[in-house]
Amino acid sequence: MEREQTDKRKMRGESSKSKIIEAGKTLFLENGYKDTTISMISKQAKTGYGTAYTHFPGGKEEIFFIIIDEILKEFYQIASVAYHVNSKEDSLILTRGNIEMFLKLAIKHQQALKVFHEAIGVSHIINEKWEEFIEKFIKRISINIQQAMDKGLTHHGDFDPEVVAGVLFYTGEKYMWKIALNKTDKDYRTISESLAQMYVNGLYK
Amino acid sequence: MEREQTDKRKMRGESSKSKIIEAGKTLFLENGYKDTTISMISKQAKTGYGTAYTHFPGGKEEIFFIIIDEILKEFYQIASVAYHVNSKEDSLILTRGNIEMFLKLAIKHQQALKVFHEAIGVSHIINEKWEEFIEKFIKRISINIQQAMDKGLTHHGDFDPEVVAGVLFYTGEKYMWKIALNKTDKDYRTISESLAQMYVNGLYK
DNA sequence: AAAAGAAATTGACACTATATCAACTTCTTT
DNA sequence: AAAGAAGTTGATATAGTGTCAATTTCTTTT
Repeated sequence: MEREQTDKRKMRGESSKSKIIEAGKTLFLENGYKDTTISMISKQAKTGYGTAYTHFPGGKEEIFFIIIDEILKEFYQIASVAYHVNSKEDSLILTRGNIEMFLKLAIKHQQALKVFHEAIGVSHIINEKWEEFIEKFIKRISINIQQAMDKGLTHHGDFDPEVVAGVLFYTGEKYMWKIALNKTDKDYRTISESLAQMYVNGLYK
Repeated sequence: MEREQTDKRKMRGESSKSKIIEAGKTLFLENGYKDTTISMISKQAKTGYGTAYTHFPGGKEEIFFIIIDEILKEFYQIASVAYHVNSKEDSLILTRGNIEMFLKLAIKHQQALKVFHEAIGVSHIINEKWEEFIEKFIKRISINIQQAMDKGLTHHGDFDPEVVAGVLFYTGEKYMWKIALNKTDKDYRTISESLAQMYVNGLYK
């Protein structure tokens, strides 16, 4: 029969599921990735140990995956805005603005990113998720580079658009992690300014 | 008494130690970091399980640390060569050359770097070792940037030398890992050329 | 050269975490 | 109300780490 809304078993299942996710959110932020165990999550969620595995067969990885996904969506929005560049000056303003947005998000989600960083090192699946994310960004930047090249705005020479995009993204990424891990005391504006200038002067003539 | 050369106990100890390191070298390369266990190493080295811990109290981390240290020494040599830059053209040649050396080493030690990358994600101590390595490089590059700025060779604007150095190093680092992990099919020359041009055009006027 | 002591080896053990599963409870359908 | 499906549960198998008391091997002391 079709009574999706009122099937008590399904509802109980959903309830357990979200209790586990909520417990995960709390505990991962508190203790990091490695030091949070299924046993701790189950306890905090007040569900049995095995319940975590029936809802999340991938165990810890899968639970964390779902939690971090929410945060990554915010970052994706930066990459999803299309824009066109008509001059070097345009590019400087846009590039600097994008880096600033990116680093501001890093500050906002510092704690979560710290745990994410740990998880990337440990879990293959989480690592892949981040790689996909990077690829999307690199592709996005590469398009703009190609446009600038087509318009004759760039230096002459043998530029590989992906490597050029890498200069911007990978440096920005590294500073994102530095912010998350509290490994820099530089202001996000200092970083954005220097990086944007290097990128724009590097590419545009 | 002072007979360091002929103390049989010490010699036996040294022998065990190097048998364990040798076994580690083989097994880490074969199976990666996580999937190599102390138990496997001890077996291959034909020593008892506990022996590994008497010689390397830090366990797997310490064993791997010693193994990777040898390889890192080769990389350090690139950073240890001092040079002075007098023009943009100079800089392009030197920068490109250094990136090429760096990436060639990555190709040479591809397999070991792959395992190293895994270990960095898992082990705090190994990670710190890599961070120290990075810092040394960044400092080295920053000195040259400062020199170029003092000589009035660079663009005007608010450059943070460390961020500028980061543009060069972090992008290079990322491609080093890509090579190690077989995640790029770009030629090392393509990468060096594009990155060197971006860096030099970005910084020098 | 025998006894005492120091160095190195060893595998059993305690510990911790993961993933699985058979028994169980709760709810739905026949 | 019987059958069956969905979800829960903790005991269990498994696998790795790090520790330690017992043991062997070699050196120093008496």
